[in-house]
Amino acid sequence: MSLKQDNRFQAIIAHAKEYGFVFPSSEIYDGLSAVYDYGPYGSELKKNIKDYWWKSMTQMRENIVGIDAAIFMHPTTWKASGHVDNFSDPMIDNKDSKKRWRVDHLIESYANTLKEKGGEDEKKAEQLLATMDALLAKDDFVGLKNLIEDNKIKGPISGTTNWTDIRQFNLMFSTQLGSVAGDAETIYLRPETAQGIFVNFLNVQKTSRLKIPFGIAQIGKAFRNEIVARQFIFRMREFEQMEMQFFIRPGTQKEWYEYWKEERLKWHLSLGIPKESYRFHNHTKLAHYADAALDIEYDFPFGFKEVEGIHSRTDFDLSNHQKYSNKKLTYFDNEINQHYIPYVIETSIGLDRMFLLILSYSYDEEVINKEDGTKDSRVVLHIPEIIAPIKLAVLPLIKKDGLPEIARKLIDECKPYFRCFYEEKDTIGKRYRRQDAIGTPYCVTIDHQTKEDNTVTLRYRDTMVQERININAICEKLKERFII
RNA sequence: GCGGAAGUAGCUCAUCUGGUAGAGCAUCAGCUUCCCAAGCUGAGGGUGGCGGGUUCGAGUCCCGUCUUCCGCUCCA
Repeated sequence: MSLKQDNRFQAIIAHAKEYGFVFPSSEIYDGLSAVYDYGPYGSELKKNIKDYWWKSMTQMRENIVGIDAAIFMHPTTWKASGHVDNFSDPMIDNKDSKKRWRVDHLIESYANTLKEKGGEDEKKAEQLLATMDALLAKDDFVGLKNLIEDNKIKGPISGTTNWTDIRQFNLMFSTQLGSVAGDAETIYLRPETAQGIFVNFLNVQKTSRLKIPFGIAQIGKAFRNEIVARQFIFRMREFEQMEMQFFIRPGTQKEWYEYWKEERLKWHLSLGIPKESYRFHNHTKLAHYADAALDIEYDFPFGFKEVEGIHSRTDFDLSNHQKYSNKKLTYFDNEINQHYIPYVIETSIGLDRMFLLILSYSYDEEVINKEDGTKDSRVVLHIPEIIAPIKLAVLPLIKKDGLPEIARKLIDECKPYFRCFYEEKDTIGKRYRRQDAIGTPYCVTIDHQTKEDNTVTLRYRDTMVQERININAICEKLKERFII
């Protein structure tokens, strides 16, 4: 990361706090690590991003419907999804290299080196793995550590056997359901929203009378106990996902995967963000549920990073839920006269990451050449106007002579359609700058001439160009532009 | 989680080797009546991240802790 990019990221974080977009959570108590709150303009922007996504995925498509599932789910859900088995791994740290390893990976790689030697060592390796599996099944961490020490397994980096104790890291947050301590059942805060869709698959399909291919969309919070959560709102422990699971006939997953890959990129580009800022990253190492997966990456100030994932999830989730629940989760396809468990293509975008993407894209420190030859500067957020927190600021040039009254009247006319802002304090230039800093795309200034001929100045955020137009045309002209 | 750095007003920072905390900007009120920040007057705002220790006395020295940033690690 270059110094310049680093500074830019710091500036964006500071700007987000100063102008009421994002605050550290519980800040008066020193904050809570990797948890953030959205302020007045932030919550407005976040809501607009949600609406923009929701409309494009549901309202604009006949075959996708939405749901809003609970964060708490039956504990067996997470056994079926693979989260319990795959994401609660015992880990061990090498004190010299300061590197952390998954215990099973460490022992397996040692066993592999033994196997390559052949002969006696090959047998020893198999025995080692068998012992390891037995210990893992019992969660016997002391036994596992002894196993590592007895075999003198070395850290691949340091080459030493100076190990910490083995500790369990679980990605899922747990809590107790039921107020009576003894009867309480451990349940988890969902680590992804997808499972709420899968367990409701038949409910939704039947009540909405949907035919494959169809999709179910959902926006909601998910929780992951990341070992290291950092980079502002990019990786948080509590975050919000916008995802859609698209149910298809088995065997058609390749074409639908390609379809959604392109559709989702189009959505990003529709906000006016340049194509060069995006790239696809194909996964070579696939997750336990996927047969193909890619990330849509954005060029953040700290490099290209994932903002959205497209995953071909096969029938992994529905099959497993069928297995664990003993409920049939098949679909009858009239066209081919067959029952089957549908395959799934998932599109999953991090709402908070999208928010950060918009800030990163929008934030700009401009130098302006003034008419008198001197230089000036401004900080401006070029937020795509359709998702801007405030759409229009109405500013009386001075706060008397009846100008405020005219301004209020214009706001009353516009506010049913889009968010407006009124301000009469400070010089007009200063007020323009404040609106630039929160990304307001349009400002209208009421002056004395307004009283004579009903015209006002309409000022554009990005170009700073001003034009004189009739006050009665403002609302009509703008409201069309802000329909999400 | 490990290592490094930092934490003083909303923001940016100052306070020489320990001696009762200061500026600019911002905010608010008033004046000015202005079409692209930085005009005038006044006001509010800090138990120096938090806790403990050393000292007659700690923002300043020591320990702990929390948070943030950087590097490593993790990221279905």
